[in-house]
Amino acid sequence: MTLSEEDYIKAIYHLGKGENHTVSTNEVAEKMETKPSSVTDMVKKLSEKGLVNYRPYKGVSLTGFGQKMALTLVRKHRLWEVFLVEKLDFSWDEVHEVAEQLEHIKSEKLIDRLDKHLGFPQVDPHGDPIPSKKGEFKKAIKKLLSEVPIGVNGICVGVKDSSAPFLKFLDKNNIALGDTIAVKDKEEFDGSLHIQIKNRDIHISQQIAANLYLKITE
Amino acid sequence: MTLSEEDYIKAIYHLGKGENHTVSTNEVAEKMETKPSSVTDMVKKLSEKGLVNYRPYKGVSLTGFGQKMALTLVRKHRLWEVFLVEKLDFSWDEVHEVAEQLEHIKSEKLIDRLDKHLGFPQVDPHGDPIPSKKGEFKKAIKKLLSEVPIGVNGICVGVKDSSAPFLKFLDKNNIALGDTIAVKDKEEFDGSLHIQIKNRDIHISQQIAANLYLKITE
DNA sequence: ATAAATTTTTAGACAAAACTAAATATTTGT
DNA sequence: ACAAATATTTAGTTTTGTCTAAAAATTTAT
Repeated sequence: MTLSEEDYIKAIYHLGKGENHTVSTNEVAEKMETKPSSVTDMVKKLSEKGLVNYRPYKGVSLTGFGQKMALTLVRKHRLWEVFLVEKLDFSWDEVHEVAEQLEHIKSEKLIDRLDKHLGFPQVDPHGDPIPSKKGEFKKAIKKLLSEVPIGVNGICVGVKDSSAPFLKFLDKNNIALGDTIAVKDKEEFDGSLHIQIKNRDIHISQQIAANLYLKITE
Repeated sequence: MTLSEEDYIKAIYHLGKGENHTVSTNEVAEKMETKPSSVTDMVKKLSEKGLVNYRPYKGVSLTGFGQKMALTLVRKHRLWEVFLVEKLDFSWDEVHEVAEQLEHIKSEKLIDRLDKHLGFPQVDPHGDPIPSKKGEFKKAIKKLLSEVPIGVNGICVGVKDSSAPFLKFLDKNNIALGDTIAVKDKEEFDGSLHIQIKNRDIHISQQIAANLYLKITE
């Protein structure tokens, strides 16, 4: 697999939402910032190699083999992201570009050892699950914190209300994107939540919880 | 800098022994396992980019800029080697190939952070010095353990006598290539040495010491 | 249902990095 | 010093991945 081939496989995988939908030439071109004609060329090549199913004018999807490949790439990408954040103190929003390069390094041993070194993490810094060596993983879903059941934890990935007062509140309470949040308890009375974040237990209103998105793995 | 360009720069650097000797097209071709004509092509390109000095039929050497580039690559390569050995438990002889890939990753921040994460190591697992960010470093030299002065430490990189009895001795005493050895004291009487290796203090004869190569940075 | 708009593919070209074969320099041996 | 041997370069191709422009298929809108 060349670097370029790997990038196409990954793009097709992500466009297919991990569900292996058929995607169009144009979609791939846009994602990869290249021209549709280039995609046609590459997709033919990948088809010959047995990595994708391609029917002219009808779009492209991954074969079983292609999916396996894509999952390996996703695994590598996410493990490197964990490494960058956990070991090298990168922030959650600056890891993507570097991981994009690191994921192409070819060494099975390297990835196995990295996985071990990191303590076999289940999710990356964005809350997305890391496929196992065999390619198995649970899907991640995005939910409002107010919708998350007690006992579940996830990673803060976004806000619904991005007004200054709300962001200020988050800042004041030291809640940031990328933080892991665990739902400890819910008050029946007002729907307020007791959550754990960065080893602190705090109590937030239902209103706050209804404006924070968590990514959780089911 | 493309991947390929980087490989050429590194090859020219290593062939020049870090002293920036002029090297021939054929030498580069052999080192890179490519054809001399390919080298000519690339060397012209590198010359236009100001990375090498090239005179047809006369050979090629690095410019100041090219040297800077080469040292950055060497720095990256050796830092990754340390990472692989120290953090991922690779053995000293299996790191080269992977480091060869990792050295091409482009991110200054990554290397700075890696350096810090590793505790700013001075030498790689083979005892070769790691250039500083500015490209400064001390040269490494290979010496017989028996020739190393008291107080100096180095890395075991080879044996002079590779007979079975000698290797067996090393094995029994848990001395392996890649180990760091510090010379603690010398007996005037028989030239035997008190050395520290893997946090153990041991006493070895002059004969043993005269058959072990250490790499030390002066 | 058909014309217009859009998407996708084909054909032909280009740049990077390599190769082969032939031509040209340089070095070596007598 | 000159012929032979060796080293290096030049010229012309190849492969990979990209591009543009034109052609063909599909979808959409009336």
